[in-house]
Amino acid sequence: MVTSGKPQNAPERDAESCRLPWPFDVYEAQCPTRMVLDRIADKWAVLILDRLRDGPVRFNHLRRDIKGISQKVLSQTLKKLERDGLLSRAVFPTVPVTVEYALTPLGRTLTDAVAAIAHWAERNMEAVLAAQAAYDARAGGEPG
Amino acid sequence: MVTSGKPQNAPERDAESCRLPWPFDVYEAQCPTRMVLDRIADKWAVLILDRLRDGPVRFNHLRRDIKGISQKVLSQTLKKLERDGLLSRAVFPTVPVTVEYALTPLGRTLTDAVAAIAHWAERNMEAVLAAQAAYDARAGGEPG
DNA sequence: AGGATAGGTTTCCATTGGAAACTAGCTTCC
DNA sequence: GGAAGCTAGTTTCCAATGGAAACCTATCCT
Repeated sequence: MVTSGKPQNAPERDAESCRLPWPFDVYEAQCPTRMVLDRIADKWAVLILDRLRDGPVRFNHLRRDIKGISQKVLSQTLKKLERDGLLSRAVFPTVPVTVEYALTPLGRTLTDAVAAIAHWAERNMEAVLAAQAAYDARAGGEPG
Repeated sequence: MVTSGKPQNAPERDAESCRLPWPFDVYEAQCPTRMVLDRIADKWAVLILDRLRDGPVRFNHLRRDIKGISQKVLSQTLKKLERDGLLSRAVFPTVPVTVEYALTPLGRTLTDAVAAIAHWAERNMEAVLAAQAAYDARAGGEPG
């Protein structure tokens, strides 16, 4: 079990040894920015963060809204986003217990960017579909 | 081999049957927007698209700039982004052959959003690191 | 007691990701 | 003339991840 919070495939020098004089650089392999980029540049994380923009949402509500997400992946993604300080988890001792997820102030600074990604897909879907069709037609039948 | 361009795990009604009266909705499971979101909300795709903002870049140049990406994943990601019409691939018959990747106009409409994601990680890295440390301290030693 | 609801965890298997080796055309070095 | 090196990939192999479905714990309702 790897509950200690550090991925076991990272070469030991993950977050600490990279705090060098230069500003953080996503293009560097071992830089912590990479871990964060890997977290937020993720289909499910994007949808979750976007969904939380209008206020706190409960676990099962998220699960129903974000169609197709599995409970496992939802809970995993929420846990990671919480650990990164992007969202907060509030347990209410109702019955049955209620758990609300909400954006933190830090999370709020990200949601515009994330929402832009999510909704770009909606706005430009037809263009992408057309491009795919064109590409497939070319790849399927054209010699040179 | 699944070179026909359609993922074999998709339930047949992938891109075509979803063009309904309602606008595309990323929250719907079988909607093509999901495929696109899956493509662009991806660590490597984000880095590639961001890297192409300043103009065309060659394959090996991308590989060296985006530290840690493997050739396989780079070529796969480039191929998918090309199919989606986000970038173009230009082969120059130099010697050795040169291949340049560049953003298409459609790709350009995405890069601001994508760059915002990539650089949010750089700007907010310290806050994320602090949040992780706090979370781990709590999870490691606090009873309830 | 049996079923529903809330919020997960566990199990299992297919898909994906990454490291490294290999391909292939052409050039320069020795 | 053959080895090495550049280009841009593909292939192979294995570990890690993702998703579907089952299971779990707790409390209320009937």
